[in-house]
Amino acid sequence: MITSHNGPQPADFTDVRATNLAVVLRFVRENAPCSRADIAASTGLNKATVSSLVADLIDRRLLRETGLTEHRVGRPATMLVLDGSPYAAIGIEVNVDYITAVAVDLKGEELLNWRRSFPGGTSSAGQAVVAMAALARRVVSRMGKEARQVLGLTVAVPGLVDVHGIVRVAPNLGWRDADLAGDLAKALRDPGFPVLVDNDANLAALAEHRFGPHRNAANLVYVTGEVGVGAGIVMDGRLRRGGQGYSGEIGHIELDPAGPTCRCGRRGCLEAVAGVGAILTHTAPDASPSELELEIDEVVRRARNGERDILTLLEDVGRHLGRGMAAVANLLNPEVVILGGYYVPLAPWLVACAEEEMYGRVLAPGGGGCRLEVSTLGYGAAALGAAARVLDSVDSGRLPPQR
Amino acid sequence: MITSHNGPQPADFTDVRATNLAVVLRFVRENAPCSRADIAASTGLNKATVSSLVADLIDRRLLRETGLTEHRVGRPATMLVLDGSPYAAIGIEVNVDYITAVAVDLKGEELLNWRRSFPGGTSSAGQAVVAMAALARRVVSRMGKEARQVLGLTVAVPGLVDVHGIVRVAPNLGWRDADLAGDLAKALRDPGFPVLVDNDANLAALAEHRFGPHRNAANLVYVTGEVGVGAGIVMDGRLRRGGQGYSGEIGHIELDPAGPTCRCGRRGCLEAVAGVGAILTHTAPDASPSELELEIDEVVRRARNGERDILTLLEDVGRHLGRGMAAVANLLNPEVVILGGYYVPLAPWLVACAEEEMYGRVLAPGGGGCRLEVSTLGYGAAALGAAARVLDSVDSGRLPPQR
DNA sequence: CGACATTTGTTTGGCTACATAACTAACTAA
DNA sequence: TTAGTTAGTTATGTAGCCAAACAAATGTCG
Repeated sequence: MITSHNGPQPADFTDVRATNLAVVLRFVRENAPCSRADIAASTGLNKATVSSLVADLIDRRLLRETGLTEHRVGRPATMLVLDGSPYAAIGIEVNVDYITAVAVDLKGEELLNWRRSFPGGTSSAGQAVVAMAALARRVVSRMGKEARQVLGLTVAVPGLVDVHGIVRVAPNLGWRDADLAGDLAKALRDPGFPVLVDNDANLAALAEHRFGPHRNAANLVYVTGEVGVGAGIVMDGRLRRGGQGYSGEIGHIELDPAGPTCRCGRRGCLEAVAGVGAILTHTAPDASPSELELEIDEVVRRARNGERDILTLLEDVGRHLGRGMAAVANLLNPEVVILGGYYVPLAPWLVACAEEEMYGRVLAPGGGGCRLEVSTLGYGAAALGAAARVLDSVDSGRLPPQR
Repeated sequence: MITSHNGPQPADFTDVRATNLAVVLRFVRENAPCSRADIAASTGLNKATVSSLVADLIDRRLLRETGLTEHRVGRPATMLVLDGSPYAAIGIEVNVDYITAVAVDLKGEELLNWRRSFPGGTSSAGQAVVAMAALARRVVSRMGKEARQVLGLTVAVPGLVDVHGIVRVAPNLGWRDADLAGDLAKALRDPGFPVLVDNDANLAALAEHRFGPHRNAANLVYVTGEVGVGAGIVMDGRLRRGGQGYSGEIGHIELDPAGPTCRCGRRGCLEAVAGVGAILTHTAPDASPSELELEIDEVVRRARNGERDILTLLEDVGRHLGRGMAAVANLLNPEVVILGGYYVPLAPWLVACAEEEMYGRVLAPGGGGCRLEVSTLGYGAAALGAAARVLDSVDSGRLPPQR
C-alpha cells in the first residue's frame, strides 16, 4: 500500500526542476515585474538556470515577457510578469442558502464571482451536486470562451471534511458521508482537471494566507463567524488539517460550564456564547438560517444607533470570543488570528473587548506577537480560498504541461 | 537579510543527494536489518542509486554491514544496520531541582543517563550554564573515551523559548531573556557540535514521535504534568512551534470563569484545576517544588489505599484535564494526546474520567480518531527528546562528513 | 551432479539539469 | 567614440539519477 505519509519520498531531477520552477513562479508572483537577473540575484539560482526555467515557464504560458527597462546603466532588462490570460482556477462555496462560484487567474485576479440562491439547508448532497455541476459547467464554459484552461476546481463546505475529501458531517446542510468530490467529478464527466473538497474555514485561511494583508505570515488562524464557529489553521506556511482532517473545530470548546446550552447539548461552548447564534437568540430568536444576513444587518443598524442593550450584548460576545481566541493563541502562537464571516460587520463593537481579553490571557511575552484582526476578504473568502487551493497545487510543482 | 521562511529555497543536486541519503538512513532505522535490495524495492530508488547511497553512508560510519542471509533462493543478501558505535547525541534537561543528561547513539539506544541535583529554583541562568557545562564536559569526555563523536547537544528548558533559542521566561527557574545556547556554547569553548535550546514539552513530544509507541503518528500532542502544564505539538510529522516559538502554552486556557484562582492571577486556568498543583493544594499545600515527587508518591499511596477524598479529587482533576484535552483535540485533531510528567503515576485514577470527558466533547465522528494515552518514556522524556532533536537534524540531511 | 532459476549487488552508459565562465547584446556616461 | 555596466545566452563540466546488462552466489529440479 502506498500512503502519503510513509516517511519522506526520495527525490530525483524532476523534483529539483519542479522545485525550482515553483521558486521562480512564486518569486515573479511576489515581485512582478522583475527581470531574469533579479530572480537569479534573489533566489541564488544561476543566471543560466534561471533563463532555462523562465523559458520553460513561458512555454507553459505561466509567465510572459513585458517591455524593457529604460534609462538605466547597462543593457536593459526584459521584465517578466505572470501571464494572467491562459488559465483559470475555480472555487465554489456551498452554504445554507446560496452557492458561490469564483474564478481567478494565476495572479489571483477575480475573473467572475457568481452567486445563486440554493436551499442548501433543505437539499440533499445529491441535489447540491446537481446544482454545483450546473453552475460549474457554466463557469467552465465561460472560461472556455475566454480561451482559458481550467486548472482545477475546489469546493468549500461548511462541515467536517476528512483527509480523503469525504464530507463526513455538514450540520447546517444535513449531509453525512457524502463523496462530493467524486460525485461532482462524475457529474462533470471527466472534466480534465482535479476536483477537490475541503472545509470552508480551512480554505478561507488559505485565502488569507495567499491574498490577505497578512500573506507573509507563515502562521495564522482564520475564524469563521457563521452559524457555527470553525477555524482554519496555517502553520509553518501550510494548511494543517490534523490526523483525519478535522482540525479547527473550535466551536465546541467549552468556555463556561455554567453557560447557556449549546445546540450540541452541552453548556457554554464557544459557539453558544460567542457565535452569531448567541447574538440572534437575544435579538431574533426565531430567525431562519436564510434570514441570517438580514438579521445581522439589523443588529449592525441598532449598534450604530447606540442602543445600550445591543452594545452590551456585543461587548459580552466580544469578551467570550477573546477568551476563545486566547486559547487558540496560547496553543498555536500564530502571528495573527483573523475574524471572518459575520464577525466582520460586527467587528467595530466586538474587537476592542475581544482584543483586551485575548491579550490579557496570552501568556507569552508581548502576547506572543499575536494580533487579532478582521478579515478584509469579505463573505467570499472561502470560495476565494477554494480557488487559491488550486493555485497552491500549481505552486507546489504540478504545472500545466508544455505546449 | 536571509531568513529561514522567505519562501521555498531552490534545490540542486546536493539536495537530492541529501534527501535520498536521509531516506535510506530512515528506512534502515525502521527496518534494520535489511538489504540494499529491500531498500530499493520499498523506497522506489534504483538499485544502483541505493548502492551508491549506502556506500556513502558506510563511509560516514552511519551504516554497517552485518552478516549475510542464508537458506533462501538466490544470492544471499548483505544485511545493513545502523552503526551504533561511532556517534552520540546529547540531551540535557534542566529542572527545578535537578539536571539530567542523556546520551544516545544513532539507534536511540541510551548510552548514559546521569542525574545530578541542582537548585534550579534558586539559581541564575548563569549558574545553570556553569553546572550544565560541567556536566556536559563530563558527558563529552565519556563519549570521547568510547571513541564516539558528539553530533550535537540540546537543552530542554521548562519555559518559553523563542525561535532563536533564547529562553524568554522560565517561571519556575526565575529566568528571563537568557541566551542559554550561546552561553553554553561559549562555556564549552568551541565544542565542534551545535548547541541548541528548546522547550521541554516540545522536546518530549519529539521523543514520543521518535521513540514512543505512537511513533508512526504524524500528528500528536504531548502534555507535561509538572508544576506548569504545557504541550508540545507535532503536526504533519514535524514539531510546530508557532510564529515565535511559543506554541503549546495550554496551562492558562481558562476552563471555568468561576474556578479557583491560578498563580497567573486569573481564574479557572487548566493549570489551576488540572495541574499537579491543583492536587497538592488539597493534600500538601505547603510543599516546596523539590518535594513534589515525594508528595505525588504520597498521593499515589493514598489512592492505592482507596481513600475516598483522594479518589474524588483525582476524578475531578481527570475530568478537568479531559475538558482541556477536548479543546486540544478539537483544535488540532491529533492521532493521540499523550500525558506525561506526574500524570503518569497518577494515570490509573485520572485517565478514565479524562477519557470520558474528552471523547464526549470531541465533535468529529469517532472522536476524530484521537486517543488519550499515557507516556511510557518516563520522567526523562524531555532529555531524551533533546537528544532526539540532534538525531532529527541528522535525519533531515545534516550528516557528519565523510572519512 | 549439473543445468537452470532466482536473487543480490555492481558496472556501464545515458540523460537531466545545475553551475561556471566566457561571450554577446544593449545600453549610459564622458 | 570608447569605456563601463548590466542582461541574458552559449558552451563546457559535473553530479547524480535511472535502466539495462552483467557478475556472483545461492537453491531447485531433473
